[in-house]
Amino acid sequence: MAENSENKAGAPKVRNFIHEIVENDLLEKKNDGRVHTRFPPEPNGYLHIGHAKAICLDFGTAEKFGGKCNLRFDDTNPSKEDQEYVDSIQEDIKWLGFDWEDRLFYASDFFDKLYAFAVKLINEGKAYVDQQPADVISQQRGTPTRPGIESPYRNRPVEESLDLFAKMKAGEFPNGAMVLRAKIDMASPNMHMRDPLMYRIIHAEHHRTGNKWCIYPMYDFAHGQCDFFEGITHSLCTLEFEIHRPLYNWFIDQLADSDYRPRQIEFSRLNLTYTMMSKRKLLQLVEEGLVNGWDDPRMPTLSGLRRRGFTPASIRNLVEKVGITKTEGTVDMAVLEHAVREDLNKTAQRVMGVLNPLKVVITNYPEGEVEMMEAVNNPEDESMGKREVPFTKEIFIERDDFMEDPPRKFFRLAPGREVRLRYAYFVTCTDVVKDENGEITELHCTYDPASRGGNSPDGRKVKATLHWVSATENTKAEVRLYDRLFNVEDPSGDKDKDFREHLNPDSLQVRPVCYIEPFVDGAQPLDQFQFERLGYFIVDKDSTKGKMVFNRTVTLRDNWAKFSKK
RNA sequence: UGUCCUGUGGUGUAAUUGGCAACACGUCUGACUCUGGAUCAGAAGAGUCCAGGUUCGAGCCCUGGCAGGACAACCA
Repeated sequence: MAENSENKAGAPKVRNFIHEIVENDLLEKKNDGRVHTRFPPEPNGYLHIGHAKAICLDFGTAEKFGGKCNLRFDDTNPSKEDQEYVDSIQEDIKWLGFDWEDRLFYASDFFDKLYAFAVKLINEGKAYVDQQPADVISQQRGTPTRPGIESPYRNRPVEESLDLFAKMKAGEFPNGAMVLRAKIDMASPNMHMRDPLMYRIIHAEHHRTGNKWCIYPMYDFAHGQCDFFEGITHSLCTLEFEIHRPLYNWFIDQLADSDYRPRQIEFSRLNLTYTMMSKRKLLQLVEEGLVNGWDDPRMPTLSGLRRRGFTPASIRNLVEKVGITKTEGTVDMAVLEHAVREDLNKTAQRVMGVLNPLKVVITNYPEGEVEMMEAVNNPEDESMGKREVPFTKEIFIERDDFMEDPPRKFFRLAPGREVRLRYAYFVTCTDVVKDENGEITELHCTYDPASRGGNSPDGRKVKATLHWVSATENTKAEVRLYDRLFNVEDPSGDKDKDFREHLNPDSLQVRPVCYIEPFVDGAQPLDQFQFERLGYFIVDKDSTKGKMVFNRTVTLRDNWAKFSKK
């Protein structure tokens, strides 16, 4: 949480340059003191964490100034959009914790109005139907440093454009035969002002309007006007639309009959290390089976992050921490990881689980005995209470917690060494049992009955506390360990290397047989736990009655791992 | 040889009307601890892209450079 808290009740803590602009607009009494924003996704893919930044900003800004925020689907291209995406987007926004109430819109709600506006522009001689092929129009557009040239149809009579536009709408032409263009300035230094396309012909069924239309407005012709129709006061968007702003303003100037104008303000998108936010590339990963769907826990999609165990609070905190600016940068994944740990540390039920089991026989412990040991559910939150963990003669410990020939600074179990089994007993390793290959198959230990609960009455100290699970009283589970999807910080930063070449082959590691204490029996998908000393884990939807599946969200901070790597 | 935007520790941000650069993550110490977690204490690390100028004083103002990004889809 940031320090610069505000005086106003309920206001978000940190201000940014956009909030300053909004504040000034309010001071100047613009738009009758209204603040109205919108989040305008295209339903052509799943939302990712970059969108979360926009969502938090859009809804957050409205909330901060007592305004409203709409959800509007920019569904102007039926060939790429789908109801599946409309549904997932709504689910993800709600999950993040935001609510558009009754203000759900679609660009397609405004198709009639946009058509009427287009006709008006034709009538005023500000738009015309061009019938040149796409490549010719493209060539005539020039380059950023060279002006374009005018289409031979640019000055055709208004009536002719009107007639052709009506015929386009009536379906008399095939895809690509004609387009409607705004008549602005082919020599403009801004490419977007060189008679941009307003409408194109697409004979395709639209997920909402069905077959009513076969001409669809371009995003640039629809977006700004939709903001206008919805009464949006502040249109927040990412940097790449900065150069479109003059065009949006041009259209609105032709449309507006008062002082009201949506004000577009651009900010930089969120980038994270070791992943990428390109919808196109994410779609490619999904379609080529390089990940297991949009909600693969390695994906930066909100559905993937959710399945991985990242909480809404952690994502909102990340967005809060990185701030809103116009500078492009890349946020270290470690910031997100820190944010989840911070959240989960306070809320996650603790439990013991062994992912890489090594059997330990406690030779002086009675055969067949089951003792229930009392364990704390969350040391950060006493109200979460306590539970009992079954202890038996044979248990599993983590293979990494034993070394036959330990280096300095390795505090865990070793031959002859005594350690604590968490919430149970002190045990001392007496024997190392190996198979014919020299692999350690089990350990023999003795326990000190006086140390029950985890402390010795003689005040004897041990250097390490190990987690453990009874070899007989446990729940078997599959655990999926995840690592970064890519092994370079910027997988799409390489000009001459495809981003897929940077995929981390070890990003998913499946441990089919792990042992978890019985407490987790009956846990449902999305239930979260801390496996003590290992990390945070979440129940996956692949779990069945017979077999639980856990995903590792993140490891705990691990100083030993850091040290031993050196 | 255009237009627009951006340039502050490793990373992301902050710095009221110009006043000796702050916070978070990360890194490194140490304390404490029945999680090598958490917590607590502390450290290192930038003189603000460069060069001039205005000023008692500039990250903030002016001038000129340099660097990076965006824009040439009938995508959004």
